[in-house]
Amino acid sequence: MKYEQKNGDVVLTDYKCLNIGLCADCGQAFRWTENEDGSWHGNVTGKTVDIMQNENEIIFKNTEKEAFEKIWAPYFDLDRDYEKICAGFDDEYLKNACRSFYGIRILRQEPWEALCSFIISQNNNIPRIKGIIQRLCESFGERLNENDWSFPSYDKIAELSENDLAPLRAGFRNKYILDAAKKLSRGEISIDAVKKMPIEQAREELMKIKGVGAKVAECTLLYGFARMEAFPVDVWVKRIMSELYPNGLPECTKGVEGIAQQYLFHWRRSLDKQEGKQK
DNA sequence: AACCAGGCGCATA
DNA sequence: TATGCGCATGGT
Repeated sequence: MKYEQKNGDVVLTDYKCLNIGLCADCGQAFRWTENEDGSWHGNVTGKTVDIMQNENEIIFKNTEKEAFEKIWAPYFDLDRDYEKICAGFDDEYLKNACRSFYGIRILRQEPWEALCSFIISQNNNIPRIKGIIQRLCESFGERLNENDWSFPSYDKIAELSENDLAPLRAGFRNKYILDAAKKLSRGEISIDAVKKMPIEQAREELMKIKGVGAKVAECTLLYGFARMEAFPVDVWVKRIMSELYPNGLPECTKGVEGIAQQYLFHWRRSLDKQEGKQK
């Protein structure tokens, strides 16, 4: 990986297996938006960015080198060799998924945002999840500029009531959001502690929160705690497992099940979309 | 206009 | 431990 400061931007060259648009819009994060010129707009830890991917370079607009190193490089998991990981998949379906969607990476999101987002995701569809999260940020996040809001802190949410959350139109999930925020805010559950736990224990800890079952816990561990061995099974992955892997995931995914999952998830959904278009 | 969505809690057996 | 139901809301 090579990058340099050019004017006010950071320009990244010599990278592999990194497609910003795919990372931003493959169902793991819900707050990125595409600009008209094809660049991607978002904010993490209060920093906004626009990212333009060209043929041989990726431009992080209006970004200092320090912010790139502290925020964006870790966020896009740039130190991990996805090329190597994908090459290790010696299974035809996985190879196919990795070829079709080359450049997907697991985003290292903030733990609370991942937790809260995937609580909202349950029995819900992606467009609506995005809408609810947008309203959550606009209602309770910090205003960063004219049209950007941060993801609200759990301390802020913990002060609210179910009534306050009603405008989000998250339905039965409101009480789950509140329970999660309160448990974190009171220190009943500690993000730093979960970071250090073995994964089995971390799962149990997260599942103490109302509305966090096996699936949401697994998503939180994968996207919020960068536990690549976490393997969320939603309706799509359930389909994949019964259709393609009735005897379980192939051995080659060991330790990076979550990465395999992300490719398979996106691939399987794309097949349904294609079919829908044809009639 | 039904069916379904990156599930979970709860009751029942 | 295992199964089944209801849930708020609205996208397709």
